Amino acid sequence: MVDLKAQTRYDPSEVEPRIAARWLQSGLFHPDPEGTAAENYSLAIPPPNVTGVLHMGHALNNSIQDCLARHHRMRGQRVKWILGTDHAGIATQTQVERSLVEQGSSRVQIGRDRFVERVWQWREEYGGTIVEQLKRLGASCDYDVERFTMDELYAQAVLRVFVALYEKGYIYRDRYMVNWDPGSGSAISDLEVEQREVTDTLYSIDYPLASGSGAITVATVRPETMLADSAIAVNPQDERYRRLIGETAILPLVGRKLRIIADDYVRPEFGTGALKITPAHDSNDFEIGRRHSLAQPTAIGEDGRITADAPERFQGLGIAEAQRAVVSELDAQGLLARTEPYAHTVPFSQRSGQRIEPLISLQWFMAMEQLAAPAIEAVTSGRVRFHPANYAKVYLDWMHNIRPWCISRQLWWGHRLPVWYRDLETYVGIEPPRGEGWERDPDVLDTWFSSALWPFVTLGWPEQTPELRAFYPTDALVTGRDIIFLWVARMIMMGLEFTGAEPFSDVHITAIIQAPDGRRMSKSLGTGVDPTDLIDGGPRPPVFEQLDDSRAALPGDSGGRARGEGAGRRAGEFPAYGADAVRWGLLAMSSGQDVRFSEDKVAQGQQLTNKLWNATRLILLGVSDRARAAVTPTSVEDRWMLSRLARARAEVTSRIDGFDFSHAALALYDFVYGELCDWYLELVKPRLRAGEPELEALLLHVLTETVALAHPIIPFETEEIYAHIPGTEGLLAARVDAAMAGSPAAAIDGAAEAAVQRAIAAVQGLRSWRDQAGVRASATLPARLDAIGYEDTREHVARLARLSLNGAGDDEPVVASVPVPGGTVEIIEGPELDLAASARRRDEQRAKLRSEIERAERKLANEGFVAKAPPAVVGAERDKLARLREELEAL
RNA sequence: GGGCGGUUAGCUCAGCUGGUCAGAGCGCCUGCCUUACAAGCAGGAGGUCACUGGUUCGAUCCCAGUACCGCCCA
Repeated sequence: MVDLKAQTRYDPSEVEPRIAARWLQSGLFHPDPEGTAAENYSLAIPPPNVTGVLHMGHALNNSIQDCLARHHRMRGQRVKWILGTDHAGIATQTQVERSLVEQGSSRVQIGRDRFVERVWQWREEYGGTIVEQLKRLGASCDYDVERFTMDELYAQAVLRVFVALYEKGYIYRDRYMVNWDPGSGSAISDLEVEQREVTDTLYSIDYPLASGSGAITVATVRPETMLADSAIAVNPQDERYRRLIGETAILPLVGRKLRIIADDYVRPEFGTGALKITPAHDSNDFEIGRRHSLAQPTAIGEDGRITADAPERFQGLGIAEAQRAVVSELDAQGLLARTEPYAHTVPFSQRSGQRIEPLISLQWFMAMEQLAAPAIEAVTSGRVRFHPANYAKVYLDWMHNIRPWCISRQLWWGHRLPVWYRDLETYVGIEPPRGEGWERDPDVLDTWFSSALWPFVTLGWPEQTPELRAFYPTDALVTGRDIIFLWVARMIMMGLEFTGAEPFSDVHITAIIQAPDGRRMSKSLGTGVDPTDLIDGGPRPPVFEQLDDSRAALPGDSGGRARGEGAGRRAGEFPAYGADAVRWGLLAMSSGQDVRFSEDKVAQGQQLTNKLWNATRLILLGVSDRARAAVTPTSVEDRWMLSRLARARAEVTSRIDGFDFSHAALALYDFVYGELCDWYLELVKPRLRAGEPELEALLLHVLTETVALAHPIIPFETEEIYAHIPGTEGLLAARVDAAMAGSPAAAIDGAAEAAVQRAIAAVQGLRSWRDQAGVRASATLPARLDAIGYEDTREHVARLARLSLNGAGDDEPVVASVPVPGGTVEIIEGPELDLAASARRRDEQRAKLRSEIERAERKLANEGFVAKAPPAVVGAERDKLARLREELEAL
């Protein structure tokens, strides 16, 4: 254990590994599967990518989940935090492919079986990283049971779900427009596509009319797709083209006849008002094509090259080459009416970053509407609640407009479809089909398909395991808003379909931690911060050096002061803040829905841990070894402290229960700093030195309760402190505190709170006055306390404001009068007083009081106010006026 | 095009069922090495609460509009 006496600063690097080891050895995080899910508390971690590393989003998200887990554990609930990782199909496959290419090999070269082997090896090598990082963060997951979405049992469950949905008719195969990602060589779902604005060239092309009487001009940014045109569409209301509807045009370069059709989709103001329709290569055209039963000739294949459907001279060309060839031929034939730059949004793959190629492709889809209905009801009925609540609307909007989900991926890493083909037959089943000649579908399932089953498959479903009974449904799901559709919605649908229960009752959507530029942290832009670099110390990305103007500014011309850089901060390096500071900082900064990363908040967390450490030193080094008395408050400040502690506990508890973690963190800080350390410990110092047994017992009680309260937020340090407190045993993390759940009302002592609050205000007023009056900080001034309400706090005020209240008779001359609540303090003499400054301050205070009095008078003179405002408000205003007048009088 | 969120001190952010709510941390200024903590303590300066209207006895808070900023869905 740490030597409290020698260690004047809290050193997380020494404490955290030791404490983490104790927790892991204790078995505390691995609950027995007993009791019911209703009694127990469980969370399923959003499974991070198996080969990923911890980023800031994970750090925040897991700090929150751990706060919840520890909070509920300390309330006596059996807590299970389900741990595991996701196989992350595209991401992992891409990573492994890249390493193969670096070694001069490739996926295709080694073949599917060996490639999948390589991925498993890769997972062996790197899969443990993120779990180890979670331990560093203090996350109290059940490390004894780590799941993986490609585990054998998990894979069986996935197949079972696929087959069940197929047999229900929800899963089907279809030729449909999909988002083809040339980068990963696979179809991807709508949700993995993002729209980006780009500037393309808009080509206006003349399509000659079959009648020979002129041409119709269409506008397109993708002239190469004209090779697959099957119609021209105009708006039926468009006077310019009305007479042409039903006519025929000739497709240049190809010679095919195109019908001119009418469709409301066409916007007359766009381009020329006439649209070429290419059903196979544009999703809107695909819909129009279906409406008008158009043919779907293709021009671009899945390899990104011109297909055999196109004229021979174009076949095999890449898209860009094809575009150049088409444009130059059109130009040569005089059919290119004009070109102009055109800014518009086009789809890109979030996976590979490449531009999406819309293609008609034979894929597996899942119909979602029937699954969505009960999932919608789960939220509208309030059985599943979102925090913050407005995300329910986001969820519901998407669910109401839900579309079929393309679930097949042309990858090798993932759950292979349990589908076999033989000629025109299709077999779907968990077991391979009997008989000869069956060929298994090479595709795998979208990763999110298996993730959607996470909350129950990790507990053993479809078997009715004890774990499933004890921990399913889970309680809360904590994730980012970018995952609401990808995961949250699908988990609710799948959970309801296969278990009949919502997989969780509360969904907490966390803030997104941004870089200083207000955008998401990005590794490639160098704006990402590695949480472990904050914990252990590490490189600070340059963008965080100029975190704000204040830090960048030089520390003024007050030379010789080694401040300005921020204490302990070296340029280019994060100091080792420790996991507790990072956790506190992340929670504290995560108020809104977007928040810029603030190193200052982490530093504030560090301050808190250091403060708490030193408060511990003061108390533990000050108490004697004698037997403890009962916890009995013997003074007004004791009663005040117990009352404030009860309030703090109620506040922090209700904030955590309300998923308001930033306020929980701040409330903890305010209590430890603003009440325990700034005032209570200062107030009792003389008594501590005197060695009062009752005080010692009370201090130990307050310290114990404080670390218990703080533990869900800063678990490492509080666990360490707990071990030092005489009379405690076992782990703080395992401590069950009935008072945590209790009502604070009984412990509130209004009288003590008022008395101490008054004393604090008096001390602050006196200190302020002293400073203004130029009184030396160390000087003790003879004074007379001429005020009511200080019966129990007179000595405290005197000591903390450095006054000597004894020995001053009523007849001695007063050199200054300082207002305090309930009266004044008369300063008898002060050789070094700057009376002018003192008087100036008094004048300022008078002026301020007068203006406040005036405001209150004006308010009370307002008939509307007196007549319409609630009596309590009017009464309060009257009291305030009276008090202000008294204060002015005292001056 | 539809929707959501934001605009409060130099910086990052709280506060908003309307009435001591104008706050915190950092930064800045001043003074203190006061035997828990100088990564500290004490004191202080600093804000037309984006703008314009409206509702109200009373608006940072509610409503409408405007201007920027960010995100989501088409």
